[in-house]
Amino acid sequence: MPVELTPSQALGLWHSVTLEQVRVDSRDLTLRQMAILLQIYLVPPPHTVRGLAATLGVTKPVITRALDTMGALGLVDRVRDERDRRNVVIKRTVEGALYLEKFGDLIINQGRSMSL
Amino acid sequence: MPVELTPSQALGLWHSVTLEQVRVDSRDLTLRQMAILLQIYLVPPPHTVRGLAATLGVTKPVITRALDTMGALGLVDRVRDERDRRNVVIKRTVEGALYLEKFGDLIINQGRSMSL
DNA sequence: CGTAAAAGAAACGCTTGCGTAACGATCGCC
DNA sequence: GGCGATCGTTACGCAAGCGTTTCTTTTACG
Repeated sequence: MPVELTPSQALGLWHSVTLEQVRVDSRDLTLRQMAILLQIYLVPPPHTVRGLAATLGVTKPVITRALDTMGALGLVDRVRDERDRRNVVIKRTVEGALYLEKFGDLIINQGRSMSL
Repeated sequence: MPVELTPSQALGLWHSVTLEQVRVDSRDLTLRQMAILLQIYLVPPPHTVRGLAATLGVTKPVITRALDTMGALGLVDRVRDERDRRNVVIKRTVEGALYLEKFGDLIINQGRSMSL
């Protein structure tokens, strides 16, 4: 089932969600970091640095750095792939899942409290 | 009319929009910059540095710097308030309106092409 | 007046992210 | 076994953002 939005609703939703997220959470993830995080948690694993770089259309160091940062925040984890030890498999964490769950609730609530 | 979303739809929408925005646009606005931009364009003027700082819950230099950056990108403009020359009134620009219009289209299109 | 308050910008040192390029580790294959 | 290719990381110099503090201009008000 598609999500039908008017232009006013689309930008209004983004506005209220972004605003609330800025107000509530000091962790100021960049757009790229957010895209990586969502990709990891919404798309079936396994996820690799190379794969994420290709999906986002960015270079590998961008992914490495984002994983460094989000790893320090506990939002993701890295594990060496034992079957091909060149690879690193990116793992989800409980804290990351919780973070996105709260973020999803924020979107839903802001959407619900919109009046066109 | 409220926007009703399931958790899957909410995060899925954010995922696809964020991903596409990263892929398409090299201008990598931070979450705060995006919040400021949307506030300026979706809420009736006038907008001041102090007002935006209060709305976002951040300090004034954050707003000043964001306006510097987005001003250089042509997304916003600053004009001294002639009635109270301490104030600066933040003005919208054609380019900024165009930027958000395209972004709104992106949200709408990604929402439309979602299948739950 | 003249002085305190307010608004925005600028300065400071620091942290984080960027793109490019180089690097070690590991694999595949002859 | 050796050697080129692949994967992720690190190094480098640079740009941009941060919080705090200080400064400049302007207003308000006793």
